[in-house]
Amino acid sequence: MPQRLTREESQAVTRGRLLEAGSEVFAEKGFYGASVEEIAERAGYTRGAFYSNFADKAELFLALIDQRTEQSIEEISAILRDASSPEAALEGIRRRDFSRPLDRSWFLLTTEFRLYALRNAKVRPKLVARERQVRQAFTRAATAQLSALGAPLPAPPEQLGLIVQALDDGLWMHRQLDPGAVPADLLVDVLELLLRAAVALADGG
Amino acid sequence: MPQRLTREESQAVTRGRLLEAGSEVFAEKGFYGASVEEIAERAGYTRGAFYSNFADKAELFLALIDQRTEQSIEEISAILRDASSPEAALEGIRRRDFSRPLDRSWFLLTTEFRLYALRNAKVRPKLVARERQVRQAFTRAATAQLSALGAPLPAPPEQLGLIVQALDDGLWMHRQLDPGAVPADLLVDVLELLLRAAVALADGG
DNA sequence: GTCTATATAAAGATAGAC
DNA sequence: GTCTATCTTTATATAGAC
Repeated sequence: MPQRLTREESQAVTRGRLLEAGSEVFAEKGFYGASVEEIAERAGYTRGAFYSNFADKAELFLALIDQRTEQSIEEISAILRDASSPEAALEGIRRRDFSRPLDRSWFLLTTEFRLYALRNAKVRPKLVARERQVRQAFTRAATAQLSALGAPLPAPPEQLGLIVQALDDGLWMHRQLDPGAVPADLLVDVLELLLRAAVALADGG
Repeated sequence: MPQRLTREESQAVTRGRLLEAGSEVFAEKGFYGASVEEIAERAGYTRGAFYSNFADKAELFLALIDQRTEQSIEEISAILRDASSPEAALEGIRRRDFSRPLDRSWFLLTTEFRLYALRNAKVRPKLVARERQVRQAFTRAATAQLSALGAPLPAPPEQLGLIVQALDDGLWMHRQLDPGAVPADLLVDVLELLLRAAVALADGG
């Protein structure tokens, strides 16, 4: 038997449901196309409940951005933290990529966030800060792998992270548009190839 | 002295201006955020003129997608046809996709198209066909470069093109979000590095 | 072919009941 | 804290004047 919820807990549930519904509707319709009413309805409430939890539509959208990016960073960090070897880290990324491409609405939502940020000067710095954190996570992963293999860095560290990030995002998008053209774990294959190449470069030069 | 326009020509001008204005407003506000009134106004007309040229907002958007995809497929084909060397082909593609003068709004519109296509089954094949053309161009350039260097292909040819395309798109996006983090010619640097790596791999393995 | 005027609908947001 | 009722604004789309 579940214990009776306090008012705070009850509101947290409402807030969570609204966030979940918001991520769905934003993914389907985009920021402008999504209406507060549809979000509230899908969460099982009315607009009144929505406005007692969020100042407006943009605030819920921003809350989703935070949630979503924190999650990404945490995933990458966890993979790095738990991996006992470079191979294990790559394997962790491979698993992550396998589970992710199925999530079409996740991609739509992410892309929608980015467009929104590009169009809103107040929001952009927040998203950029998050993207940089993700980039740093990739940078740490790349440099750790290279040094574990005893290979020198073939480029400035931040650029290595950026390259992995860009490749990850680009492959993700093309996989959404044309699934047959993009094997789910192509990113990991490329990363493995790059690592081998870095070693070969170091030996050769 | 320009000759007097026929009614058809005059309407074609109106239509052209509406399309141009539409591409701007869609880039700025997205599909849902763009209003028919703003598009018409920016073109120098009223909503009345809009509705005598297009059935509704979606029709203008679809016309824009048709226009742009046809145009860009033709451009890519021309680059492939005219390029005197693989290097020239790659350079042509890179210039075209990465260094547009109206980089920002072109990126926004492109992304808006992609989102729209992902949400609309009828439009998607058109865009996918265009993406495949670009990919093919990258593939040809990559394989030609590698064979010119006497290096074996480190992956299936289509995957090489896809990797370049994804990297290009990913860097393009991150450059929009965080210009200072992405040197303008990073893509070329990376491709050069990859080529050297492929040679090193061939020698080493 | 384009404009002005207007009908109709939908969305954002607030106030007050419970 | 959530719902119902309501105000206000904004958008789509049409009809008729010129």
